[in-house]
Amino acid sequence: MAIMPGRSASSNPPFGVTVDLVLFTLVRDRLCALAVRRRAEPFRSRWALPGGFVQPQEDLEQAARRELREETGLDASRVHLEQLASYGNPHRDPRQRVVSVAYLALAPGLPAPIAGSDAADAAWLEVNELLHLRPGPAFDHGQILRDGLDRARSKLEYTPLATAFCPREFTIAELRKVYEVVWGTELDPRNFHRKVTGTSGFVVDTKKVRVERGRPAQVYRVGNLRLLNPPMLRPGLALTR
Amino acid sequence: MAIMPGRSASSNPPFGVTVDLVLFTLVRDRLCALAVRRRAEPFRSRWALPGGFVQPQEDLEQAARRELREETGLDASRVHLEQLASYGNPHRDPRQRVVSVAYLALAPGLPAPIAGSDAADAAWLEVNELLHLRPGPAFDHGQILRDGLDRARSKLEYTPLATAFCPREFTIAELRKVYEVVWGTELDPRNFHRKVTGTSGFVVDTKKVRVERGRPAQVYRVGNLRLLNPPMLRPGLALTR
DNA sequence: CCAAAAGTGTTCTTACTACACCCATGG
DNA sequence: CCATGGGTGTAGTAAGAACACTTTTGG
Repeated sequence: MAIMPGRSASSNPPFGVTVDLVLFTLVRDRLCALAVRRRAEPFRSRWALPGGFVQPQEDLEQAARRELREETGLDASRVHLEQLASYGNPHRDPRQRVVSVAYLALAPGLPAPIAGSDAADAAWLEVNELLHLRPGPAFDHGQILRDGLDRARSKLEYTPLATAFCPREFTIAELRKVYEVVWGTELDPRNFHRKVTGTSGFVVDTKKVRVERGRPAQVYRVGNLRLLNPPMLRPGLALTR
Repeated sequence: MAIMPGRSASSNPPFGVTVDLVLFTLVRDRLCALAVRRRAEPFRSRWALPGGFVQPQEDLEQAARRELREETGLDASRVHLEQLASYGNPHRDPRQRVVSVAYLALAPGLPAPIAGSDAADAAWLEVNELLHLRPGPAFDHGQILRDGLDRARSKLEYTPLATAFCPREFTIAELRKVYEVVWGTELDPRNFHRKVTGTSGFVVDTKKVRVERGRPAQVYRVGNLRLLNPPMLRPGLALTR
């Protein structure tokens, strides 16, 4: 940050700074995002991403975790949280100049829907519905949601992030379902199984089995691997050649 | 952004918002970043990234482009610019609460070093030197620089971003040098050549040749491909298996 | 001629795809 | 017994690694 001589930092225009959350989870095999219905103008009664102002002594990530707690009552420790991007169009909020730092959060399917929210009308909405709503989401939240979706989709390729959608113990088929739902593709169960179990550190066998229909499935926990190399390949992505 | 009833947006604490630039270029086959020497407290006489406050009517990217022009006099059109991340630790600037939105910028090797800077003492410093300076860069600019380096390194893998370091026309060997310098590795010239020319849309042949030492080299321009698939593989990255 | 850099051919190996096949349970 | 999903084997293929070899210039 270059400070120009004779121009003090405090002479510069004040901005509001907020955090917004793109919080994804799987509800009955659908990719859903947490949305809150606005009770005030502007964009009254439209859906928006949960979020709020950063407090004076708060780090950005702290603010995101606080909003997460406030809006969901979730134990934040089981939630993956990473910074997504910042949005600062001068007219994105018609009231005042606001820069929003968006965070991407991923949580396992919740048993209860939502608790303790201070924005009463909150719901898990299917991402595709939320993106195609007319009228669309408040502010630039449609764009933020799209960016979050893109980020999540691509990080499934080269990190074990899909496990963030799973409970602490899961089967390979559950993990595969995450990939299929987030990517919107079908994957070969046999090759997927081989790829996941053959990538050492991706998942670790708990020695337990789970019986539902058909042959009982091995139960796994997430391993300590941080980067998938070689990555999971997303089918039908003919962006090149 | 959830607006809480009875709590107006304007009652929230004002933040300063800045943009900081991680501007990379190659100078004599070294990866260098633009740094400015601070003339004021805090961190007086320490190196910092170029940047400054976002103006009231400015978009974040506009602000980054303006800073780029002001600090380098560069024609911004030949410069790749993308948002990197935001930094908002409450104590990162001891004077006031400042959130900085960092941008990653990549430019071809400049003929002249720098022009028109309003922060007089600016220089291209080798990235590794800048990262290992004692005392280190001002504010959290060491971290921002590292994050920019990581981003640049990984984007070389799956995008044609390396061409942003090259002049409009370049040879395959020049492009390879970019990869080698940014990644800090050596690449097999023969396999690299095959990979680049065999990925349709990565580069396009200008039908010109350039003679230096040895056999004349074909001259290329950047193609219209946006994503490298399959990606360039960075050697020696045994993070897995 | 030689040095140097550009570019091609070929072999080996890795890892993905597709799909046949077997396994272990409930009904 | 069958249906259902879990899991293994294997052949074919795409693409990277390594490196021998050829090409085209300057000195």
